[in-house]
Amino acid sequence: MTIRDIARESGYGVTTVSRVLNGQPNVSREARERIMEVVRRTDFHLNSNAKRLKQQAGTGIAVVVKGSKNMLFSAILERLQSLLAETGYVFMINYVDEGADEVMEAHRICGELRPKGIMFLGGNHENFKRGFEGIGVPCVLLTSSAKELGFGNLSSVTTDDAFAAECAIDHLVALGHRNIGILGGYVENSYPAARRYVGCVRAFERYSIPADRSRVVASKFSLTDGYAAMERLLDKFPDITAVFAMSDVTAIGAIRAIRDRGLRVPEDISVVGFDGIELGSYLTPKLTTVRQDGEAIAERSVRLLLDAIGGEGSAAHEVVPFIFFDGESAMRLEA
Amino acid sequence: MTIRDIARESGYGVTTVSRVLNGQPNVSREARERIMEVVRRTDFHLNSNAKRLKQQAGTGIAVVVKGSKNMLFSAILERLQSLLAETGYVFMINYVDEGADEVMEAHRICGELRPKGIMFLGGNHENFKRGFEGIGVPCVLLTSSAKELGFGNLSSVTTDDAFAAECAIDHLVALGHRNIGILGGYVENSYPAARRYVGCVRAFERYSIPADRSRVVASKFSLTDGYAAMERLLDKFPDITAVFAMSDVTAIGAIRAIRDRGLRVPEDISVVGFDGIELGSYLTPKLTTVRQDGEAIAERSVRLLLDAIGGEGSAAHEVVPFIFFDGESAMRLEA
DNA sequence: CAGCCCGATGGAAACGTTTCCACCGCTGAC
DNA sequence: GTCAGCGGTGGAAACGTTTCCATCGGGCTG
Repeated sequence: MTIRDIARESGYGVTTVSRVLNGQPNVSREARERIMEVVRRTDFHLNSNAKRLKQQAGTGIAVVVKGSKNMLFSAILERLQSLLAETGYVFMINYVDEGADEVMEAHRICGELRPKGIMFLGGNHENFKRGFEGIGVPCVLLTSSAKELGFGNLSSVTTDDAFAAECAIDHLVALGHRNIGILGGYVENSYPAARRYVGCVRAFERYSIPADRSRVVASKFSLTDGYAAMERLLDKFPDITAVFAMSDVTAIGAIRAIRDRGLRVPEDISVVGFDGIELGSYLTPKLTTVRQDGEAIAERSVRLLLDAIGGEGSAAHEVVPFIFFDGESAMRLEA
Repeated sequence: MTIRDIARESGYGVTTVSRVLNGQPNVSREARERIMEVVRRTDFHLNSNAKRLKQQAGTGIAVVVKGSKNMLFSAILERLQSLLAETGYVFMINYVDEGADEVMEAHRICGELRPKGIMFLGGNHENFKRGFEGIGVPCVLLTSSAKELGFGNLSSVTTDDAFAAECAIDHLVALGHRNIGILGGYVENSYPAARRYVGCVRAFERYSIPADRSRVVASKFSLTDGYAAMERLLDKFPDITAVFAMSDVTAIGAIRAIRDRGLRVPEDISVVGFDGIELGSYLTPKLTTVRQDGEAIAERSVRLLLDAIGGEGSAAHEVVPFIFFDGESAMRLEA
């Protein structure tokens, strides 16, 4: 079954059939109806390989995901998929290992799959700094800021991480805490983590709390790493009364570690997370956190990428709002 | 840059270049080397669209996911992606809405993307029963049993749900509970839920506990639905002392609902979940659950699908082992 | 009425592979 | 000495679209 069969069957030429099937103008109503009738009757579908070959491009958008355990990422991915499906793109997810170079991987994907655009969800600072040379397709970064990277031709969408982190610290200080540990991402390698740390420092300065870098323990955004990082933090600083974890899963891991030492949350140690995953409010105590708007991040990044693919608009960095969620995992410090 | 350019540049014909690039035999070592040199120098890649067009098939595997909130699904998907990437397939995820018909969707995907095979993760009983007629590509079901569906040409991989559920009930009864509620999936529409219910009934019979169908409350596998279902269950049966939730997220939602009524877990009500997500052991109390082996499910289903694509082996149904995880969310009933 | 534009249509040339078939030396068997 | 067989090679025809260009009426405008 090819477009030629449909043409013969319907008594029109292939050109007209192609136009009908692609919803293009300059086709009479009669032609449209007669052709569609045949198409339906034979359950015909355009061969997308031929289509893509001719059009010199995949109809796909590749998404390169690094660090997928994150529940925020699941929400973003799901929204991305439905948005792209609506616009007719094929959505291809590629998870890369924590150790791998996601930009190299993107190059490989480009050669092989010829996507029309690439989205990066998560990823590493250093890898981004190298690598975008000659990638040839529009890219958008979903958690790193292209502006900071200094690439003019890259778009990006992030939460206002610094401000959001500042709010988290504000909250803890307002509750009387001054002895605050931080469970970070790899601040050296990860833009979101770096930005969040900037916000922490900004808050500390306002309250004249010394920003002690050794109170930041690096941790991947996972349950196990959150647990391990919290243990290290407690070993080094048994006197802390509060912790800011740079992701909710880290926070959940940390809470387990705190409890496994016989301490209570929030009575002995207050915890604030980051991300605002749905699960947070099902925990006991409900997780105090800063909610990132995954849906908005997905929506804006799709718009940016589609614009870039269409050649409209230049590279842009967009910042989506966040919401502070006041749960029960942080409480006023007893006098 | 096309294969013809490489041919001209290297002094060989396109046929030979094609053979080299596809690792086929009957090429002299000299030709191979000279051609590869040119390929590397020009950073040439075969155009996969042309390749697919000619070969009449996509190199892709489509995965149709229904009910993605599930953390078990994330683990399975990630493993699937890495396994398929290793074997050179393109991995395409399609999330479908809870209300949609996933088999119809699969038909659409087939027409459009021409995948070499399709995997169904989650999905609905009724939709499966209709629909597989004429789909034309090998399919494997990751949570439903093809045997029960009665399709000879369909493969599937599941946990031994009935036995696993039986273990969960056994555990509760062993702790002294006889007044047990069940937070199910839609037992009428979902094979896993139906099988798990079968296991429950089997256990009840062994202990001469009447299997009261009204003690099963239907619920999607999500936090919010688990919460709502638990509320309904408590409204109807304030006297229950234990609950078996057919997924961990349901269980987590249920625990929240129990606590919001001022009751305690496990002192007032014991809870057993199902799935064994990593998160479970980070909760307080640690979730008692039955762990499904997502990695094994992914691995076996990939093998089944690849065999089917390769024409080897006939349709099969595989059952992977499970592990009962004894947490703290279920306790002995006080006399 | 001439000239034009416009909507509707079709023919045929691409797009970049794979693959069928043919060709060419050469070796070894008869 | 002929001929089959084989490793190495290339030409050219597909694969099923899209799209450029041409054609053809017919309704305007002037």
